Amino acid sequence: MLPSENELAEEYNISRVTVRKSLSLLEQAGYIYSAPGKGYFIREPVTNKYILSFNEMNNTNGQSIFSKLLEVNVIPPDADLMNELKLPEERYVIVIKRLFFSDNTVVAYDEKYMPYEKGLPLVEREIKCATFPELACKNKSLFSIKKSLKIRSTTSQGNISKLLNIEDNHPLLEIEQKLYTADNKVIGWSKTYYLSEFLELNAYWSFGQNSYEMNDMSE
Amino acid sequence: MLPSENELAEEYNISRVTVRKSLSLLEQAGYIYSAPGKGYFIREPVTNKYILSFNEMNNTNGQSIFSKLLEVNVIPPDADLMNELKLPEERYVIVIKRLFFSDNTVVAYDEKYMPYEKGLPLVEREIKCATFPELACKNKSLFSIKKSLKIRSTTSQGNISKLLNIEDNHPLLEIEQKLYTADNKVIGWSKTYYLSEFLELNAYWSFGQNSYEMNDMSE
DNA sequence: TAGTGGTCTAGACCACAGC
DNA sequence: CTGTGGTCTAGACCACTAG
Repeated sequence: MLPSENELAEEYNISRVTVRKSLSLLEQAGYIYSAPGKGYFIREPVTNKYILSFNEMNNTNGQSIFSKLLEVNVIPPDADLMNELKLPEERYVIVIKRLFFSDNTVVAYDEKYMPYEKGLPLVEREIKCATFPELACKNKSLFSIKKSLKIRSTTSQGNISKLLNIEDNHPLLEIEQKLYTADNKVIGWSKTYYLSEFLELNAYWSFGQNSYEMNDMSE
Repeated sequence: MLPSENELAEEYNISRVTVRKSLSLLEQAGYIYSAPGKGYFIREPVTNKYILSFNEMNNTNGQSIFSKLLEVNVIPPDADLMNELKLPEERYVIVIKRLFFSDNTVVAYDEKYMPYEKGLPLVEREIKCATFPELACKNKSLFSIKKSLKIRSTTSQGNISKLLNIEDNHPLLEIEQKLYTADNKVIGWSKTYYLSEFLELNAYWSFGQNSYEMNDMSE
């Protein structure tokens, strides 16, 4: 679909290396892709992938969040928890329950679960300020983990209403986080419930800053 | 912080071009960055940017959504709309209101606004199946637009409850979309309200597939 | 001034598509 | 078999940084 590297090099009187450099820039930006042995082809824009900003300990405006520990425990997991953490056997699990504050008002409630391992931090002041990856990765490199989010809308009921000091049926943004090692072992699971008026997530898409790489590239 | 290109080339007995290729791979993956005239430095992991999947006309499971037009109109904008669309003067605005169905049940309500331009589609069957960028970009290239999302949790009230055929106080995922041209002119604004049980957004983060590029790279 | 990364050249060999 | 992209080499010159 595009002229070959050699043709381009000849047409513009530049070396093939330079042509390749230019094409690779276009490829990185998502405009084209190469098929070895065939040639270069243009790529249709991907319109369903966005860059999402999210930081557990910062809201969208960048204000810091302070946390108050409600509970830290080591418990035997129930069936549900064993399933979420994909525990092969019945291993102990660390529970951390926290409230998040911004400007001295409650803005979120947070529950985290991690398979118990020696060396994981259980010291209050460490837990208070650490982000989820830091908590679960005491011995591992931050470079080697993966993380997934699920984002839902829900409403406050019963216990959560009380903890967040709001009426029932108040809208909440529920963010479920899962941490994985490089070999897909679950090392952490958490749910955070944000007051809807406190957290609004932002995402954006624009070409050339896109995540075209992670698409099946059917021709 | 890292050995220079020449040092690496000598150490491994490979050409400098090959060293540069390797380093550029690490740079693309977000592990290092280069400072011209100085050298290469390692980059701290960015943990607050995710890849979000979202498609107005598909839910997270990939099921297609069918839409039913409630209203298509050309109206003079009110103050709020002029502000959102950043209209310099009082230009007419296209309104499209739709209901989304999946498996014959209502799953979302959608409102879209676009500054009126000649050539924009106002034909029912075109509107029904088109995505937002397609609607607003009749004359422009999909390559040249930008798009931002805001994601909130809210609850159904009054009119929206009726349209969605649910009780008041039902949790909804509200997604606000804005479309821009390359020079930041607003060409579309929309709000979609999804039943919370229908839409759950997914995002993920893993190193090397990350969006490190779009960070201020303070040293 | 010496060293760094950024850019470019003119070759070479390979695995792979497609005829 | 020829042409494609993928990989690699051994040079060259430039702009920039830092002592």
